[in-house]
Amino acid sequence: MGRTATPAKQRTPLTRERIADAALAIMDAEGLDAVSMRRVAREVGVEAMSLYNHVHDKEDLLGCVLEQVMKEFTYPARIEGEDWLQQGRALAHAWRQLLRDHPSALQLFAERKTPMDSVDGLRPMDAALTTLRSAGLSDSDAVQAFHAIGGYIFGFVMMESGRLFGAGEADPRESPEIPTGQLPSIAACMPYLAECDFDAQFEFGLDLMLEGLRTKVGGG
Amino acid sequence: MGRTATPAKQRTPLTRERIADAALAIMDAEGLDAVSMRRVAREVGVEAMSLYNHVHDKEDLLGCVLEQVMKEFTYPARIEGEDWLQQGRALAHAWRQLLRDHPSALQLFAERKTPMDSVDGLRPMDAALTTLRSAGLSDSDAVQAFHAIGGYIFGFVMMESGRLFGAGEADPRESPEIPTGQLPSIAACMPYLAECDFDAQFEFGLDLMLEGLRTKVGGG
DNA sequence: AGGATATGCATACGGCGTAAGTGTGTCAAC
DNA sequence: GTTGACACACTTACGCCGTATGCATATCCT
Repeated sequence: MGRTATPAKQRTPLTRERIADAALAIMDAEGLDAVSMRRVAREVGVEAMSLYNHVHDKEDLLGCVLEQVMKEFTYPARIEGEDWLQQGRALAHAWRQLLRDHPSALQLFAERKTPMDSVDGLRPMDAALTTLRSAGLSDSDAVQAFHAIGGYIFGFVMMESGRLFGAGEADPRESPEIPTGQLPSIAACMPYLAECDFDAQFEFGLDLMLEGLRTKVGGG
Repeated sequence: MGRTATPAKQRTPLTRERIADAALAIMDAEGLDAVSMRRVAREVGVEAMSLYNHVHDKEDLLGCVLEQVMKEFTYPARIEGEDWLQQGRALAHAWRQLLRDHPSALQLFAERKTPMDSVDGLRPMDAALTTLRSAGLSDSDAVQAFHAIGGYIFGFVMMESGRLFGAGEADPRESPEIPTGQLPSIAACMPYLAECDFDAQFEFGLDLMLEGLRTKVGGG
């Protein structure tokens, strides 16, 4: 036990966190499909099977990645005299930003079967509920509002990331693949589908939600 | 060549649609992960590579599956004297129902990179836009509302299917895995998170959207 | 010093998507 | 009827994947 002073690590012991960081980097850079045990192992300079000393299986690893993502959630500064409506808006923007910073996170959410069980992973959800309750909503209403607004945020980002419908086309003339003949409304709306301002649209829907919530709840 | 009267098919020629149906059946029964070229081939009584005579690759096959799902969209009956608000609600329910009938469809949406380009696949989207425009919304507003409400529907179903947060737990005492100590609001709301009535909550959020839309648009 | 434990490595299995090449059943024209 | 073309199904093979199993080594406790 003597010279355990400098003993520490030449091997740099390889932690869950180091693994999760590497996996997250791969996911952000090359997409979720590129995240394989072998690939992550290579990234941390190790053989694939060595990862299993730290994560139970791939599902577990992806859980760590998601947790890592959630840790990045940046809580909006609570401004003096700000009402809960502004707080809610800020929180919603923070969520959207997080999901856009990690475009594969949505796919990750969609693929996972186990929901989430770590403190770090759940803290942003707790923050949202806290804000809603501070607005005067009952616990039951807070949950309701959380599902409504949370659902909206996730769905909207899914939509704007182009995964739901081809709204991201640069220009109608460049996407003539779509047979507008039998789809009159799509044809008519095509210019707006093509060039829409997602920032404004996100705000639009969010307002619908928040304003509706305010009248329903009678807060101010 | 003579008796080509009854010649038709002993081989039953294997079409895109037969393949798509088989794949969809597998997906519904065993999840998206179970849908592999080999598995689908086995289902239609053929070798894996034979599928490539009908679909370009797996992405193409999954596109067919999604198209097949969209074909099942049941357009709500247009009731005499019904206002667009009721129509919109009915349409939203039809969407939610479709997504719940095929629980893996969301994952499929999330995984696909190419948006969708078939008439059948886009028709439900066209129906939604048509209803919104018939409510008096401008084409631009219709797109905006579509993104807002459509996003909400997808996100909410994602939420209720338990993929986002562990809201589907049967009973708080059976999910003590969640460390409520540092998550006060989650702890407080846990009973409602556990036993919430998703049908009512869907309606709640949908009303927020539709009512907000009505006041914003001045329709009635 | 010596044993326990933690950790990394090598090998192997079955499944995946699909590129490339090999039949074989169907039909048109002769 | 024979022949040639062609569409279609099959076979084989490659390099990925997740991970079970077994072994080697480095570290720590006594």
